[in-house]
Amino acid sequence: MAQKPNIPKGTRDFGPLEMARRNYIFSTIRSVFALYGFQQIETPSMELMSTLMGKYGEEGDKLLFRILNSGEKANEAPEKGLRYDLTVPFARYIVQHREEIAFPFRRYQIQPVWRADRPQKGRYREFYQCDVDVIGTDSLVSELELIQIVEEVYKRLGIRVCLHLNNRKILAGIAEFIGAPDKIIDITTAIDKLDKIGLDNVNKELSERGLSNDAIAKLQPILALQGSNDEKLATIADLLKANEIGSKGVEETRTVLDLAKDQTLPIELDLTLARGLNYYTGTIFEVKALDAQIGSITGGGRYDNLTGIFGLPNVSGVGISFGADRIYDVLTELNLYPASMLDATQILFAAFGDDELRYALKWAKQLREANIRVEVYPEPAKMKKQMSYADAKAIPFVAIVGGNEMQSNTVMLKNMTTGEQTQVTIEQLINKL
RNA sequence: GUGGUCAUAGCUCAGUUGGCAGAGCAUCGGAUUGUGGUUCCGAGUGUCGUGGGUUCGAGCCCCACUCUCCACCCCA
Repeated sequence: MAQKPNIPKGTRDFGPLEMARRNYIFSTIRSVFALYGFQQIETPSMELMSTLMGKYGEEGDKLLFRILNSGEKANEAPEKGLRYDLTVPFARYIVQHREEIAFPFRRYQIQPVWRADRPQKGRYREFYQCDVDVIGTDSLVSELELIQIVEEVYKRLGIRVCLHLNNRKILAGIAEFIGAPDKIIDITTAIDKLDKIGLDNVNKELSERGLSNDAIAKLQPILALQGSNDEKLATIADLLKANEIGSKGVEETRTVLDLAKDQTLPIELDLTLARGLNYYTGTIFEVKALDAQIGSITGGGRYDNLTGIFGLPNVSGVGISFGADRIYDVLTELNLYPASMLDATQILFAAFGDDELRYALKWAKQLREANIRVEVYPEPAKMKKQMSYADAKAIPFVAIVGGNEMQSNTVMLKNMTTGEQTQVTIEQLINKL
């Protein structure tokens, strides 16, 4: 008895329609990346555990897929694991290949990543990221370019988005300001939930995480910040003016906003934006679709010392990652796919007999040389069956070949939309298509 | 990792207090031997997620596992 086929939890098959749509997303993103001079690389699906561990925080380590060698037991520390994102393997790549790279290095990378998370909507165990990073410069022009890329990609895809911007140095400054510099991770993950769970619950969580009432009280004016980006920035600048790192963050953010002032993309300074990944040190951003509720569809930030752990200190980088699978879900939900995406067959040859089939194959060859997408029905089946096939695949034209057509060196061209048909020569056919 | 939820034909789903396994769509054949999408007629389809238990009898009740979806956690 055949076993019932299935695939592992949190993974998916992609059929022809899904692949056409996914390729549309990938090629849109790829072509924008190329406009800014980014070049593609790939890295292996698996990395050494020593490369992966400790880079994503405690939670991240738990979500790593481990690869066991044969005979290895699950409780032993495995040598290899599947990559969790593309940024850490990229940092490893940089350090390993530093002699071959001209800095600042601009690379993009479109590959799947794996997380042993519990799946739910918009959340998979295998999904694609489209990462674009500049490494080897601390110029905030790189931030601007990434913002421009975000704007252009979503303009081309037709998705309305808002970019949320913050800076880890501001968050660090806030932590120092309220007298709890060592609690920065606790503070950021708690305030990140502000719009989700509300102010009271955030304060409660901060308290549970060990912040003093005094510290929580000092945080309130920051949580309550309202107004335009400039107003928020002015307020936070004033609060943190005596704080060195906070003021640096404010200054960086001011510069980024100023550089980006001509962009049409809505940019919102969001001091509650934290982002979990521990390696960010400066600008952080996250992009949300305005017309769909699926969480963030793009995110990233600046990391000053990611390569340091691999032995190459003082190399600053900044990058973002487009979540292709979530973009797919947004495009599907909003029905934003262009009609011409499929590279569908333009014409099907339907033959009545074996001689007609050979005749059709000759015609098909010539049409393909004229760059027309052609299918020949591979057997002289009943006309009804051949027509049904064309219909099911939404092929717009059928060329019917019978004895009469062969004698006159023509085919009967049927327009499947209007139903009209005319007898045409090959020149006429090529012109029509 | 915690809590909940779901699983029946290729797909979407009905299925009575526990008593022969159902519908629509899709597929296939025919009405129509040179014409699809519309119409009419006919046909096939199931380890009822998997394994155990209760019962004379289980799609239905009980237990375990797997998968789906959802909320946490976290994240693209």
